Amino acid sequence: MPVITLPDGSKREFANPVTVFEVAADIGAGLAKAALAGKVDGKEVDTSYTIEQDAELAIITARDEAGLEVIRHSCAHLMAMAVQELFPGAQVTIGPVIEDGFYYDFAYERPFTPEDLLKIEKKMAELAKQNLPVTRSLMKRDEAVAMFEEMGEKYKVQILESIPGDEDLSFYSQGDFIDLCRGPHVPSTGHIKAFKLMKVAGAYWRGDSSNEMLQRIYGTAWGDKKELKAYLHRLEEAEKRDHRKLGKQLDLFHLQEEAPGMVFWHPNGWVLYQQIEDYMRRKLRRQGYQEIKTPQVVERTLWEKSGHWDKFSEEMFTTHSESRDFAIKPMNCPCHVQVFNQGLRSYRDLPLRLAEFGCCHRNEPSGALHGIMRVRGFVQDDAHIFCAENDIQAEVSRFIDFLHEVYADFGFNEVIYKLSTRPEKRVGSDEIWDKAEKALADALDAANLDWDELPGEGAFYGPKVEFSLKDCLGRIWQCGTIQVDFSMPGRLGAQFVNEAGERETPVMLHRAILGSFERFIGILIENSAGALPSWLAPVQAAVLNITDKQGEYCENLANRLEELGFRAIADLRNEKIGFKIRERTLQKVPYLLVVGDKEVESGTVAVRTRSGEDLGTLSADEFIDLLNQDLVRKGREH
RNA sequence: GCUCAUGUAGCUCAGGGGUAGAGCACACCCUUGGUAAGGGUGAGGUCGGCGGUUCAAAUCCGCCCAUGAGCUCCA
Repeated sequence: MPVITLPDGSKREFANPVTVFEVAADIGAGLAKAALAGKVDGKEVDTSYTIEQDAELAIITARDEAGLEVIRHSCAHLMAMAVQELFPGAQVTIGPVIEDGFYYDFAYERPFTPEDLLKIEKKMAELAKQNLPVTRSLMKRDEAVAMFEEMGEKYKVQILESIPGDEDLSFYSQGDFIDLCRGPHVPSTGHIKAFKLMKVAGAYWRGDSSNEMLQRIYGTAWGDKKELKAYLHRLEEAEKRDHRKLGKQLDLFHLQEEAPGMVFWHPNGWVLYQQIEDYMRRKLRRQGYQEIKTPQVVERTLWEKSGHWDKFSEEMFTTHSESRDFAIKPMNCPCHVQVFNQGLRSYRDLPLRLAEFGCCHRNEPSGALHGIMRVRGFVQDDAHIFCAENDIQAEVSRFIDFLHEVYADFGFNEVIYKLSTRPEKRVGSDEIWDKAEKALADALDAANLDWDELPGEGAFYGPKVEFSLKDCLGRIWQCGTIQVDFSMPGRLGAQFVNEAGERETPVMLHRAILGSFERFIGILIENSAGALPSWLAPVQAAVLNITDKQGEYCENLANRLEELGFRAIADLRNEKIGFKIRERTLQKVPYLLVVGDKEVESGTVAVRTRSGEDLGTLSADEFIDLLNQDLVRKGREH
């Protein structure tokens, strides 16, 4: 006599064991139709699952996140079925749900083409229309291995063999298609109504680049056509914000074949870059950092001492002169240690914070490059803090506050924190790792932050915290980091004299807030859709005359603004005002100052924003106040 | 680095074995116009590079380079 408790607390009693579907039908015909799966005492099951005893039950439909996952997972199976019908000999491997969709990896004699994708999609629609029932069954492992072996599914056999334990495995089948799967799945293929195959790409078997490459097909699936449409629309919107596109449109930078992964900054982009650098420079100084500059090209021997040559020589650009080998620096830290090493340091000098806007080059694999987000030549807001072990926590706390202040100025309020702890291969004693990991964790806790631990993800030389930003489209970008380093100061002979008069090796903290300028600027562009806040905008105000008569007035005004330190231009071209407004709006100039005879006469400007808002007629001083308020606010909301 | 796709004028893109196209931008002329494109004329390209097939290649084939998507990687 199971008593079923529903999420609203209501109870239903049944005379006999019932399936999830039957309960749904008992509640209502509509729900029965919409039911995709159920959650029985917290466990997700198929609608065909039989409930024998009292239980809590939630019916899962396409409105639930869990329901969408079921649809996506079933859609992956549907795709695999379609592929095997269309391309005999294609072997199935894995097909998980991912954000907004799913993929399935196949092994096939040739790569799938975009035309194949269309065919597969059509076939999927047919199979969905047939509304094939999806059924679950259990099999012993040996039995399953034998079955897949007979089917020639070598990869499935490998997957089966790698599953530990000897309990029975569950399988789902629809028509002639069967796949190993935990489930749950939709009751029948007809529940898969809104999907689209997105792209094909190669993917290594088991994610290992030494394995063969499989064909991965990505798809998206939703509860209904409307949601699918909305998703595709979101993608289009994101595309409009692409920093590569906006970089070109706003004339900020370009890249070209002869310098892959290295940015040519144009005047507009360089203004933006310089604003950020100036801002960081002032902030760093206020935070007790001293700025330095170290060489771009350094002899190989130093990289050997630091340990980088061993691990990263492949990714370093090298050069040669008078029988000596050099490398273009891939990072600043070894050079910073050289600065630290000049003269005998006292504990009184610590913590010593050395900052550099150091330009580094790394020969990243060609496939890793992406616009200005992932490049080969980049500049970091890099700094190294030399301190005693006992200072770690205080320095990290101080850094976290600093970082929050900077992110808020750029308009980012959501930060994600991850602490990476000791990897298997590492240097330093366990005691010292304990201490450092605790220092980082305590600093995060002291700031009252929610953070995740990534066990084993730390660098070989020490643990680290990574700070990622969430942008307005919900995308996550890793920017800041602080890493404890027990290795390099010792390797490069850094020492200080402690209070007892003995020589001691300092700990080094590597840290950055923005990460690379290139990447950070890319993020800023995408987050703002190119409408950079006034303090960063390449041009803050454009003064537009209506006819030649106001030319001189406009020029004087633009000059005055420039003299006050604003970035203003006068647009005196022989064009209609509508044309100039359109053009400057597209260039995302924050303020357009329109000047006709009326304004000249009254010594004012008509102010229009790039969003089309009319701020009315202001005197020059009033406008200057307005702009100043904007600049003080930076990227903050208020 | 691996898989697939792409590369045509400054930009966005069409075309495609037989003398290279559009819109915007650019130059010149007309127009002095009050809040998102005024009009006319003109200039502009060895179709990413190198080879091959062909009477003939931007077009077909091969290699290379770059870009894009994904995989792997990211000190």
